[in-house]
Amino acid sequence: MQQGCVNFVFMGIKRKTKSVTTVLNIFEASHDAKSVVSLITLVKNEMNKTTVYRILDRLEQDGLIHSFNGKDGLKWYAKCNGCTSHKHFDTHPHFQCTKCDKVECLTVDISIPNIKNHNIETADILLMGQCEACCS
Amino acid sequence: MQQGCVNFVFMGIKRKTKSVTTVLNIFEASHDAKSVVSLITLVKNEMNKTTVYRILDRLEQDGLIHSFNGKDGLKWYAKCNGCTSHKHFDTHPHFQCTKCDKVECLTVDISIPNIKNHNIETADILLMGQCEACCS
DNA sequence: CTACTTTCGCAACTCAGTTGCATTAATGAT
DNA sequence: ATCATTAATGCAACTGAGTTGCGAAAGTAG
Ligand SMILES: [Mn+2]
Ligand SMILES: [Mn+2]
Ligand SMILES: [Zn+2]
Ligand SMILES: [Zn+2]
Repeated sequence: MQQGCVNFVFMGIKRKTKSVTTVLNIFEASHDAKSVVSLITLVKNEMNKTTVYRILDRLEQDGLIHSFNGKDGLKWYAKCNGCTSHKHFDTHPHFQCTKCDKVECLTVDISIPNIKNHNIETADILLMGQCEACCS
Repeated sequence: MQQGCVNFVFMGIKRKTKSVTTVLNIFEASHDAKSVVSLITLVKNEMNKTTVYRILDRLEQDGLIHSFNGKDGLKWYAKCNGCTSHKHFDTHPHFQCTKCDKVECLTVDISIPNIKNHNIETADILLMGQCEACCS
């Protein structure tokens, strides 16, 4: 018979393992985005890097976190601020600090013009500059 | 005594080699962006992949081409349409087709709002959807 | 507790991009 | 045209992010 986790009734996470809890707690603790590389380092004593990649995949499938590419092309994940699994701002812009590399989800809305003869579906927008801490 | 190429008096390209000419001709032939991977395949009988990477680096230093990351995080290069080394639209958005993967430089201007307590310097914008050929 | 099946660890792999070094070739000077 | 200088190239080895296959471990329903 088909099994399912009480908390996550979607398609990704089916069992609430210790590793899943650890990763989720990290995203709850601060809403800043995290690169996969930094996450792997952060939990290297608790789980294997393959496990990290697989958990992030499943959490994203369930809409609990979302992913995007940082300025170097590396993959980042974040639990976005105002979004829930019910009301999800599909494409919000991100900001990456050029000094400290910190990445934030932005709640601003950037309007995309129509492009002649093109059907635009989504937009990946990464703003770069100095974050609050690095501004002063 | 310091040497310098007649055509490129910047800091990147100093000698107009056969390989440099080959790569430049590809960018002249069509203004669509090219991924490094596809360029390497395209010229694999004429030069080594290391040479491709190095030539692209130098051409970008000279402002003859520009680079950005495609939707998979891979590096793409293009000779932009309206830009010259004198008048360069530093940050224009790009479009990548989700069906055929083709990438185009866009000339539209997307206005970036101010972000409180942040100093925005540049924006990487990648629009995705169907290109003209794939729309119909 | 048991049986079922998801998840994990590990090792090996893929692939984009880089580096060091010996060799080749473009260029200015003669 | 030839030479000397040094930029540019080829090659092989490497790095680092991300993936895959498989046997072992651990959630969960009953
Ligand atoms: Mn976000
Ligand atoms: Mn462009
Ligand atoms: Zn910062
Ligand atoms: Zn297309």
